[in-house]
Amino acid sequence: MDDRSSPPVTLEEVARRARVSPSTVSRILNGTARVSDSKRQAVEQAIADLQYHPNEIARGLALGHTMSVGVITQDISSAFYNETLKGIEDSLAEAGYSPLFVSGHWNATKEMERMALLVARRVEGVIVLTGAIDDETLLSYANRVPLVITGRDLQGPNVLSIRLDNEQAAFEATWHLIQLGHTRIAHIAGPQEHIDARERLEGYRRALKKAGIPMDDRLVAYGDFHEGSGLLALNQLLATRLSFTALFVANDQMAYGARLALHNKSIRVPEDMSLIGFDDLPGSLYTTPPLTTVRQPVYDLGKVAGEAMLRMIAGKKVSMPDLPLQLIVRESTTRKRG
Amino acid sequence: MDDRSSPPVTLEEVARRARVSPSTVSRILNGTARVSDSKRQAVEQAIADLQYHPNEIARGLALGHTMSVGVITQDISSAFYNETLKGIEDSLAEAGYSPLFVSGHWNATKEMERMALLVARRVEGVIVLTGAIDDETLLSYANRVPLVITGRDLQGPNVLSIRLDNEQAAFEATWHLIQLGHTRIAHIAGPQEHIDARERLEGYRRALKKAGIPMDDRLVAYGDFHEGSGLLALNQLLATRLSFTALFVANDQMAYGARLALHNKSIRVPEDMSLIGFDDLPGSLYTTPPLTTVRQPVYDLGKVAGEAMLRMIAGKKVSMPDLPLQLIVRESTTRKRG
DNA sequence: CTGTTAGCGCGTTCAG
DNA sequence: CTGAACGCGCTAACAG
Repeated sequence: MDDRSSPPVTLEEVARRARVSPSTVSRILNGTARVSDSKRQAVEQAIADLQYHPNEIARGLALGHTMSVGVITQDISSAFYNETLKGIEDSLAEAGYSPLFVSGHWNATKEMERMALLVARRVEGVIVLTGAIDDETLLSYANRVPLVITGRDLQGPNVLSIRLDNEQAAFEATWHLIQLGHTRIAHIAGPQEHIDARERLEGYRRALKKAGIPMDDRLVAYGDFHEGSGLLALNQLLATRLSFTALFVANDQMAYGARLALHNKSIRVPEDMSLIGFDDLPGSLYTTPPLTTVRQPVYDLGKVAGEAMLRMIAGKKVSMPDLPLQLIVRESTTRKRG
Repeated sequence: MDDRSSPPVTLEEVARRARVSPSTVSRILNGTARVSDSKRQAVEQAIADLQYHPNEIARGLALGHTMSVGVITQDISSAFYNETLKGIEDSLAEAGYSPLFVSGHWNATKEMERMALLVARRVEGVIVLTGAIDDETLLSYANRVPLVITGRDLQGPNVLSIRLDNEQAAFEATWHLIQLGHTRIAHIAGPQEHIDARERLEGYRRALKKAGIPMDDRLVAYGDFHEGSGLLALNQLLATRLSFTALFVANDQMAYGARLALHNKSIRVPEDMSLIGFDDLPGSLYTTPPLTTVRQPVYDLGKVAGEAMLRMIAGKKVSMPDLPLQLIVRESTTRKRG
């Protein structure tokens, strides 16, 4: 008795058992044509007896499609994009499509390999979540498969870029602090090679300008979007000995780090320091205190990306959807004291 | 000029362009046999000209394999399993395999559908991350494909269960609190239909028993492993008006909720209350204060699951690996005060 | 060394 | 209605 799994049942075996031709089995499976009740019964019986499951791969080969779309994410374990992956999975599932997730690990070379793998597996489209590949290469891939890409503005045939208005949202976040009476507002910015990070810094600048608050570059520190860098950046800010009563951080993860640094220095949030993040990660509702932040429509982003991809595959027109960012005011921000 | 992507180049087209037979192209692609340099050059030139990428799907059909393994996760956006997914991806990638991730959404019916989809796509094995499907059904699937399953103890041919010793780790966590001098220790348990949750409660009980501390059922509240339920559970515990100075929570997410509830009641951590979680999610290093918790080897779990699957596919023997849980002492626990 | 033939599992003509 | 024959893209066995 062998432990290994038995070889899959084929359509032909079903046909033999039901004493009909393979075509008849196929027709019943796909409802392609009318079949007499007697044969149908025999076939259904055989399918049940044999526990037959059609081979979707072979089916796809014959039909010329794979019912799958590739998704390049930088890190499948990223807290930020997980909800997006779910949105993609959900929208694709409705049309019988499956996502093929691969991680680029923030590495252009690796990302190219992954892209090649996806193309080799004949995915019908590729969704790129903030890739590291350069625009030109990406554009050339668009000749082979339709592309939906987030986090950058890429124009071209067979390509749809989905962007969110980070600048405006950062403006609103900063403006919120200003309206609470804060005038000394620091910023922990993200890595500047990242367009989102640049735009958030820009929104911060615009809000200060509109309020007539002079921009002080010493109140801007830089991080890499991870918690540790937020902690470090806050310590740098504190080391300048400049006073500030509010802090806008370019993403929630760095805000967590900054919040811990404040805690270590016994600076209270929000009493001594108002803190605002960006992203609204699931955990931000349960930080102490709950974090005021900008909600990114991460799930919808995935949903929309998946739906757009489906339309592109079907050869339909697609247009850039409007995905609003939203300021979520919780308890880490408060009116300036004294 | 059409916007759509052009149809993929086939091996046959390459052969025609290089004026050789398809087999020769195939041989060059796979290094199956020696080919004269002249033909090789011609073929390589044709491949470059046409930008040919072999169709892995068709290749798999001919070869009888798909180079893919299915992974059933309950929620692809779960903070807990993401690192595991990464571990699976990494180990599989080394052998040229790709994971096909699907979400079961904690729903047995949906999970069965997903399993069927994976089988239809002819994955060569399935890794089930804490599934909702019943044991019997799972065992029957093992006849078709090798299974690696976590979070439950299932014996059978073609099946490997990977379990972690939750009971022992929970014992150690509780014991740590006892050694710090705490005697009134509450517990927020997870959903009891979940074997991990039951084992953690059991470990808590054993530690109390060993220390000669009488078990008080009123000091045990129950949650659903999510943040909100942790917050609620803590409020319930407080409502009993029983005093306790330490709290062991069955997972980090509920610990976050409990921590917020404590903050809302101005109960300080760790001065007034020692808090310990379970899982060591990435965020636990940056809570205020950083959370003492039990580290689950989530990445290694995925790595090990992937490697075991590869061995099963190759028909080799596999054995249950030893994956230790580890208590990580940070700042949310401290010695009991006067 | 290399071309021809057959076949992977299934869908789809095309005749009956 | 239904079966035979052919093709999807590629590899393998078989002759040269």
